[in-house]
Amino acid sequence: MVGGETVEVTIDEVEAYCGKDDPASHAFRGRTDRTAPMFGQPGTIYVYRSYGIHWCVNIVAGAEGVAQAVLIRGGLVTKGLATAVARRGRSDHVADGPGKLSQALAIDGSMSGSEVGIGDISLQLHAGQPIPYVTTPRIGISKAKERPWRFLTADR
DNA sequence: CAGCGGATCGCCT
DNA sequence: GGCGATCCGCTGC
Repeated sequence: MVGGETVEVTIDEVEAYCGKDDPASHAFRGRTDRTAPMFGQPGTIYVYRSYGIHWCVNIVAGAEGVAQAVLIRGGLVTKGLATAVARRGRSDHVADGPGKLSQALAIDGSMSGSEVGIGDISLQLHAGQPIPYVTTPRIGISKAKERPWRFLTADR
């Protein structure tokens, strides 16, 4: 991990995962040690490892015990670009994917279960202006493919 | 207790 | 556009 100034991104792509009603959700089969943060209160961070290599970040959005969360899939770096580039090891494709965004923000599994805005290495969320967006099916899943629960900015 | 599939990425063609 | 890397949790034997 590479330290440095605060990195800020404007999120432009997310997906919704809806607990027990959603076969594609890690929480679908109930609570395990790994998925316990998904069942926490809103604002809880759930980080999982993907393909044995990457870290992916979710923010719990539903009530405690419900396990509804938002996967942060991509964003544009608006501050701390040099730090983000150093962490990524390249100057392009800095945060345009869930694993890439996590690496740019120096988020890893040790943050799973903590809460937004709390901790030495904290993840802050700020509301932005409403913007046009489109919905599509979610990416890379094999179950519940028909649900249009991927949300991304319209201007791309 | 072993096998397998995955909410991905980067490099090669 | 296609494929190999890489490892952990869950499922099934």
